Amino acid sequence: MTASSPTPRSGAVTLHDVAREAGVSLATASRALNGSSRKVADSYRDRVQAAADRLGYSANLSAQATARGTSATVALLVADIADPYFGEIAAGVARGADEAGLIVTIAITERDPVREVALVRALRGQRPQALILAASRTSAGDSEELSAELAQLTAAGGRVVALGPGSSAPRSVTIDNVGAARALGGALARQGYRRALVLAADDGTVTSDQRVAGFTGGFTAAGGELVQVLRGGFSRSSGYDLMTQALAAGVEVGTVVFGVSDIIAIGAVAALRDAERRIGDDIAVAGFDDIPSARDLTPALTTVRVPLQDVGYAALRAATDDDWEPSTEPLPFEVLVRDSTPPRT
Amino acid sequence: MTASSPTPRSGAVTLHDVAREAGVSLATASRALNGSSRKVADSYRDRVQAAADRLGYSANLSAQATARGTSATVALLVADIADPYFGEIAAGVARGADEAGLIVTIAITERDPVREVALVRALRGQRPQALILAASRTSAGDSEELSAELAQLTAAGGRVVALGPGSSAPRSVTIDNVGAARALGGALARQGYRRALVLAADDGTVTSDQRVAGFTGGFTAAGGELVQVLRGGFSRSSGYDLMTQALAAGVEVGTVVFGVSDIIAIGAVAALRDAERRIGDDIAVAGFDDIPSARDLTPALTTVRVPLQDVGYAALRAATDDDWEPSTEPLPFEVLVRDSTPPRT
DNA sequence: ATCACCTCGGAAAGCGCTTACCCACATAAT
DNA sequence: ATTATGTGGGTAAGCGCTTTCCGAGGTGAT
Repeated sequence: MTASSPTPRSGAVTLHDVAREAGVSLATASRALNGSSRKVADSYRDRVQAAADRLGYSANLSAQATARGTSATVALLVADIADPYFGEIAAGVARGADEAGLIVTIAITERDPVREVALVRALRGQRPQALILAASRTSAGDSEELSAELAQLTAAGGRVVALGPGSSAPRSVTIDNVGAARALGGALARQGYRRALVLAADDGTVTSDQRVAGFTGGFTAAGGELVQVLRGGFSRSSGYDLMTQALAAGVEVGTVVFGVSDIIAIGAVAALRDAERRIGDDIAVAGFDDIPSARDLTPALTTVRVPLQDVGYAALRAATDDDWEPSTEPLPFEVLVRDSTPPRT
Repeated sequence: MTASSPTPRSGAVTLHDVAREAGVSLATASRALNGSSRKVADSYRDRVQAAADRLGYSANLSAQATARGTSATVALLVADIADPYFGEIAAGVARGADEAGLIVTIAITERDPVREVALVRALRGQRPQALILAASRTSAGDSEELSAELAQLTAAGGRVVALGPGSSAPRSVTIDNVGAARALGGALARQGYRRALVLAADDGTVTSDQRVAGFTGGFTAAGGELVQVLRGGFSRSSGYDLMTQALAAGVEVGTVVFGVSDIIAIGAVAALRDAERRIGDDIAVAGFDDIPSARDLTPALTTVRVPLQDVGYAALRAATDDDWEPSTEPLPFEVLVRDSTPPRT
């Protein structure tokens, strides 16, 4: 064994160090450690590997990326990572990335389109293999700037995959908001509800709009009537405020309140509770997404389960699989009628 | 205006392109665009900036990193990003990173020490400015391998900050688990509870152990008695199972169940509900963390609020501030006595 | 006029890697 | 024996940036 200090000098261990330690050239060390099409004789390979282990070498990814011109990285853009909706998606993306040996970098838009553009621009600097846009965007289509950034990203060899339809992204995995909401609407009408109040996000937010549209379709087709659509944001507080506001204006007993996302519905439940209205037989509430806490509410929240983690996973696959097909049938959803919308006789 | 196609050719726009477009040298372009100590005459600077805008230039961060030898990146290691506990922390980290102009890369350990080491090793390749370890680890101290990886990371100029004490990390931001749990224990005893059942995570999990210890101290000091400590994991299902198991063995009316985290407590609540025990006056339940859904439970969950986002933010600051001081007083906590633990007379 | 001194653009040497390309050597075919 | 054909290590030319160093030109002091 060569006598060389295994203790790293200040600074990281470089491939050069490993090569010297192993007594081979840089090229050989590179080929031995970081996959290459060229073969390296076993004796050499082992020697290099041993040297690397001894030194605790870990390839400098940045250098690798510059040299290779591509960067084992995917970027994920979400509105708010503390929101369970995005948390679940992120988990799915992370799992997929892990399997694919990719590193994921995350940025949060706070639902601000300006920030979004800035972030894409910043992330673009990473020359990521793919950019996954999960930040729910407005339907205004993508802004001029966003499109430009995305185009550049693509030009640099990155893929853009959008969660949800629309956008100029060639690849996208979509949650069947319309269909799922329609199914929910139908189910509720069949439970005997005739009047619905919808708590939505801002007009123009695709996800929200789709859910409103689907719900309306399903509910009215089955004989229900939409009383009103109130708009706010995708937050608990918005749900709370909107519901409070509605209560002030008067809400008939037997109405079902549909919160366009569970978080909103939960806010509504809180407002109802504070107003001392009983949830269920007095005023019913339903949500969308089936975030974990939905079932722990009392009464348990009726909602529609979307396999959020799978959505994230699918997005990653869409981003990395070379022969990806858009026609993959939409992810399955499941209407979960729970106690917050008891059958109405 | 020079006549040059603003349309990017295939491949990303490089600094070289910008320099040519602006008619200046590479050096000048670099100095003008990406902060440098050297000054560039306004006329030049503007010309370069204009060219960059025209071309949609975005610096290749990998190349910058190799050239500069340091990488505007922080790595975050969490156990599970879908868990609201980590979600909140991640949000805080992301906010801080954003302010500091850093990009955050995230990896999830799934609470597997082996994965953890592998991930640190992989992330190390990024030569991150800092690594934030939020994955709750066992008290066995860090494993041999982990320490080695962390040492390498440090040698490469990165900082390691650990959430929670222990570990060889020189910097750490700690949640006052012991103090907070003690306060909760005291508060519950003062509510009139005399018998407590604790639902914890595995023995050896620092966070869990600290909370158990603190709670025990506070509760017994105020006259309560610990009936039993059941161990499982940090999950809802574990809380559910443990509680079910305890019920099977018999739980006295008037006992308070302390779930070492809200998630566990929520699982316990579900189990109690399924067993048709009333929560509160029959069996009381308390948790820890104050995750958002805690207050939406019925009855609302007694817990102790830890400013998780701030913890994440603080971790990032600890990671980036050059003159960081460990003695910063621990983050404030707040005991929230809610309806799941009504006063007992 | 002369000179010391400062300012600021450009040339070129890296940063840590990858990857043509070259070539010594071994083996197989004639 | 001679020549075609691999095999596999090494040399060196990049990858897209930063930064040191040089030198041309400008300024103020003498």
